[in-house]
Amino acid sequence: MNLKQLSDQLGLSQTTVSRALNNYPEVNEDTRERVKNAARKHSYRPNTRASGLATGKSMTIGHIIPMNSTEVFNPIFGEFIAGASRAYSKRGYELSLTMVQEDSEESIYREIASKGSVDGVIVHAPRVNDSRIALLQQLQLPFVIHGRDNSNETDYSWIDMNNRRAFYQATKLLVDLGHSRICLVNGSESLNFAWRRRLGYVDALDDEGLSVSADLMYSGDLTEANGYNAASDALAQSDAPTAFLVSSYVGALGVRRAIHNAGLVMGKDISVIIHDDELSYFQNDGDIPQFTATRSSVRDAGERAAMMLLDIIDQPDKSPLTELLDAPLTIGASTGPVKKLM
Amino acid sequence: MNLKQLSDQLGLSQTTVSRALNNYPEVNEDTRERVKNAARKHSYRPNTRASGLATGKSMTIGHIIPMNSTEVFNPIFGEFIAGASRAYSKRGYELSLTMVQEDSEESIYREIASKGSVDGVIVHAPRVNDSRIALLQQLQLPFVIHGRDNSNETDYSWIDMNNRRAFYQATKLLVDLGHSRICLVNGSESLNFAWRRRLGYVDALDDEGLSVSADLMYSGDLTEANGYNAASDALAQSDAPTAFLVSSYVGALGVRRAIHNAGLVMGKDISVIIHDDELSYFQNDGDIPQFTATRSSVRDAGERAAMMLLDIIDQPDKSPLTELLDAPLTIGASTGPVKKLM
DNA sequence: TTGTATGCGTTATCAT
DNA sequence: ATGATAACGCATACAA
Repeated sequence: MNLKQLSDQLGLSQTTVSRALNNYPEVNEDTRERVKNAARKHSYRPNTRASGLATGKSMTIGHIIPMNSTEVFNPIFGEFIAGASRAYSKRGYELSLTMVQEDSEESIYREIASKGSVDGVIVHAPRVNDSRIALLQQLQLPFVIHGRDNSNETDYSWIDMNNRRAFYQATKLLVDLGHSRICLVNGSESLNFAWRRRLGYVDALDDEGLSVSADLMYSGDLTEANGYNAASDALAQSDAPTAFLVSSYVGALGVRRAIHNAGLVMGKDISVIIHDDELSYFQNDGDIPQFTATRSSVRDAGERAAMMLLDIIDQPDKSPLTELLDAPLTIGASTGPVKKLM
Repeated sequence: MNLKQLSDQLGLSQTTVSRALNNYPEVNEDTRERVKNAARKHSYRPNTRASGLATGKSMTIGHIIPMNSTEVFNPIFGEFIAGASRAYSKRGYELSLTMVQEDSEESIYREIASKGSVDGVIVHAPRVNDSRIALLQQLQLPFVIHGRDNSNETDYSWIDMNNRRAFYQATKLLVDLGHSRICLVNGSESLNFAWRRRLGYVDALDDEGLSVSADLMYSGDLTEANGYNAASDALAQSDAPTAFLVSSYVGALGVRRAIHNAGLVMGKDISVIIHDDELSYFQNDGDIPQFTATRSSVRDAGERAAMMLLDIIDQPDKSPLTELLDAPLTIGASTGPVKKLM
């Protein structure tokens, strides 16, 4: 059923039917009722492509997910998108998902822009000095970044959590508990969020007068296996760490396994603080959360990012918009004072 | 840059330019070269909505992800989609993602069908007696199901793994190792895959002459927390199980935690077999995998499902297509003979 | 308050 | 081998 058929049946012009359905004020209320009932009855929906062509809008937002060379799909993306899609369904938008190898990203963005299949994009996983920002500005495609660039935070729109502050505070807590050998298990530090977290960690150690040791800093995909390998390696060192700071829950599961394997008890022999993105499959809550953690809901971030982008599309003059989310530190069962004389 | 502008610049008609770009055979090769070069130079891409309107195809596949009432986003979906998107990018399709509350699924499918924004859909997470199959058939929307219905497997297209066989074999292995109290930690059994797995488990116990105890069957979202709770509960029973059969790696991480907490050693005191979907964040491989597992790559399934759907769209007469994937049992470190006299 | 006519950017049909 | 023109289904400027 299309507009012509519907209007023929009603004995009205396509124009009137279109106006009635789109809530134009000049339509007679009785007519509008008739039209809406008929539309409902035949479950008529305007053809997306036709209305898009007529209006110049696609009512679609693109999410471009970078796949790194290790072909790992980060569950964070799924959770973020689950949040974003809430915003889209509220406001009548659709979501177009593209996964892309990092080396062909630029051409994908160019293609998306010239095809006109989306009204805007969400940029995931910004790197340190990310070239996509300049590209998107040049392409005139509205965008919001989940994260920030490191050099420049003012002339584009982003939503980010306060990575540096979170890891500064987490490190400081561990130091206050008496730990001086603190191992950082971080994400890939070519990514901006991980770079910021390391900054917070290093700054805190500096401020507390503790030395920063390259032996105690690991980075890579935050998989369970990598967490395990990093922690196993660290614990085998002659001057092993007494605490871990881990950039994700999933990575921390591997760290926890390594601690168990070494015959140690987490929260007693070894302290662990994680950053908790509040993934729905890995809830770290309850009266006493399993892990002491800095927490920030990535699903919530997704919803906010999406709303921000839709606002920018509606009112381009208001951009750039930015939002910095806090990640408060909550105490769980995985931290305690350092054990002397290990 | 649109077709008119491009053809004006070239001094050709829109028709010829369009034909050249779409590889129509009647175009002079020199002309085609000129056109393609110009298109590349201006990075011209046909407007998606316009070409879609003209051809009647959207070159887009819809993925409708059901969100259950607990608002949990299963990482499996992300991994499956990562596989599917490989197929789409190879064949020039885009992916439209919709997350939907289970109670409003029917209206979403109807809306998608009438809007004509996709050429076909992938159905995720089929339930026992899933009403979506009949609905989609009625709507005439091409579809492939990741999984199957229980009653009828012949008049629609699906790709599934052999859930029943996998869990039958896993159960049998545990029995062969001497276990008789085997606890099943399953996904929500309103979902078809979990229902089939339970069938395999029950059948194997029956065939081995062992009793099936309701106390040893847990089901729910396969989160870490639920795995932990189920296993903790089971281990606290007076006649506690000596083995667990867990429907996912993530759930098994919770089971592993419960085993540790009970002061037991996995693979020695307690045996565990999991189903491993080979999620990229949770690799269970290496010389001796951490878990004994039935394995089947869900990313691979995603790619195959997508290809199957595109084939069906191209050649509707060939449908229905079906594919049953095997999930071989591979031995890891988490299983061993039952300990006597616990 | 409703209707007519035009345009959105392609592809497809029919001509030459 | 190329071009003029219609058609896809809708929204909207202009007319009544």
